[in-house]
Amino acid sequence: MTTNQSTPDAAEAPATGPASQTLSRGIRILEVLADARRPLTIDETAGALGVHRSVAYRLIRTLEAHGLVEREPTGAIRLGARLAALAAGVAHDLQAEALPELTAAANELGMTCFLVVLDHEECVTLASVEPRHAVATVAQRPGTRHPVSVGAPGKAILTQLPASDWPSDVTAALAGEVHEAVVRGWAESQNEVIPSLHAVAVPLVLRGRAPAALAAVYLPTDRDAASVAARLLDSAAVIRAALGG
Amino acid sequence: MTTNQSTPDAAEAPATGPASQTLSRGIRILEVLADARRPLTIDETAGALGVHRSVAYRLIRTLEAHGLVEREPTGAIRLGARLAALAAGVAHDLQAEALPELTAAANELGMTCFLVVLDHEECVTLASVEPRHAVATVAQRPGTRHPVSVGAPGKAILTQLPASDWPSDVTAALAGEVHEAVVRGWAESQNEVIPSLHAVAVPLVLRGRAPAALAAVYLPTDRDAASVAARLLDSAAVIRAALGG
DNA sequence: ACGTTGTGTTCACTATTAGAACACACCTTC
DNA sequence: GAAGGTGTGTTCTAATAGTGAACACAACGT
Repeated sequence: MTTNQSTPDAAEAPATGPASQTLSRGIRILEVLADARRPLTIDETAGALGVHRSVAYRLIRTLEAHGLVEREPTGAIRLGARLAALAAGVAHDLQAEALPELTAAANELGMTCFLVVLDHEECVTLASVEPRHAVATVAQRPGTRHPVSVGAPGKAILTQLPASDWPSDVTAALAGEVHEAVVRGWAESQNEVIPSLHAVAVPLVLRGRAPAALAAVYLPTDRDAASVAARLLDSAAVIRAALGG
Repeated sequence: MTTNQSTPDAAEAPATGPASQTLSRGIRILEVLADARRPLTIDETAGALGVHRSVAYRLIRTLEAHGLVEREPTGAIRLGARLAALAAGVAHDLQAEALPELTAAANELGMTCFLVVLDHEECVTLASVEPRHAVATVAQRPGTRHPVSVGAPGKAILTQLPASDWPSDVTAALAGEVHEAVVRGWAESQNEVIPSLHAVAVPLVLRGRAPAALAAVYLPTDRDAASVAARLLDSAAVIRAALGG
């Protein structure tokens, strides 16, 4: 983690209005901490933000008071456990509806199934469940991110966006795949997010919510993609019905 | 969710020094949002914080720019998906080491096993895995919190704390149980965190980290607690060895 | 003993934030 | 269909809250 003095306070320029400098800096500390795979000193943190050490110090103390950051005996800081507790509240109603469905689908299909939502221009995995008779270890851990422009879940999500909202790295080939996905109602991918695995995803559109998708991953020779998609579509319909999509 | 004007800006008075007001208010928005089981309007949020609406507005805009908050078409706000991505960075090295062990233990024991860490005076579940042949649905979802003073994991964690750091609601009976847990190396509970379930937990002490515990839950008639504890102790030892406890 | 690298504290200055007032959009209600 | 309600988003000035330098102290290595 090298220092990046040039980073602006707001993550991206949101078109309108100024952002709160202090809050933005505090959040960036959390982002820096998540990127760094190890505890950071206050000096390192201050350097990464491009602020004076005493500024970082007070921000960190505040984060610590809220439990979002913890300190080692040496004084180094790391993300705090309460952040995980906060994150449990993200789309909890969607998770509550989706988890039983994911579990059922995973067991019936014998595949790892997961719930993905769109965040800005990235896919975030919110929940994933492995089948009872899992062969390999978990593929997509909750919290995993990757660009919308790769993988079956990304395509399923792009079907829900007007082309004007697509990220700039969408190729003509990808646009074609998305169009195909719109027509048949599901998307697939090979070796995109995870090497040597196939994936199938179906769109999950909910009223007043960011675009989402249900997905399943499986070994190439395993299974007919269309039947996997059919099973996922069933689950998606159930979730939609429950949440009034 | 009623408004609580009286809540101070810092979560708890941390003995020393002032906290950053703006950052603290921003975090409290996240906390309020996690508590409320539904999207909140800006007015509701401002009321809950006891600040002027325009203040809440700017804070929310900043949170939104960082993806920690999302907005409905109506303008109401809810927690954003990127919060889940951030939370994936919490103790990721511990989680990476613990997950395979939890999985192995869960399958061998036929029980849901989970990893719990101490946060202030509460236990937070960081990861949980169900056995392949799970009978019931998941007991402890990641992010779940409960007081240290209840449940087997809490006792296993209290064994790692000097009595002076114990919360005030520790009864004499509980102190006795903790002492017993210290002696034999593991703790148990019945119907405490989850009605009609037994739990076994072993302490997991790591260098420079908050106290943690590995735990398993099972039906009362199922199994000998000591053998469950022995299996968990094996996993704890492996994790300790990997992380240099 | 010295320099280095870290944390924690204090303080004067000013940039940042606070909060009121205003403009506008969208409902429902009468 | 006009009035009233409820909500978002914008602009403005005062002064509060934050900024960053300098200082004190502790731990560790050379």
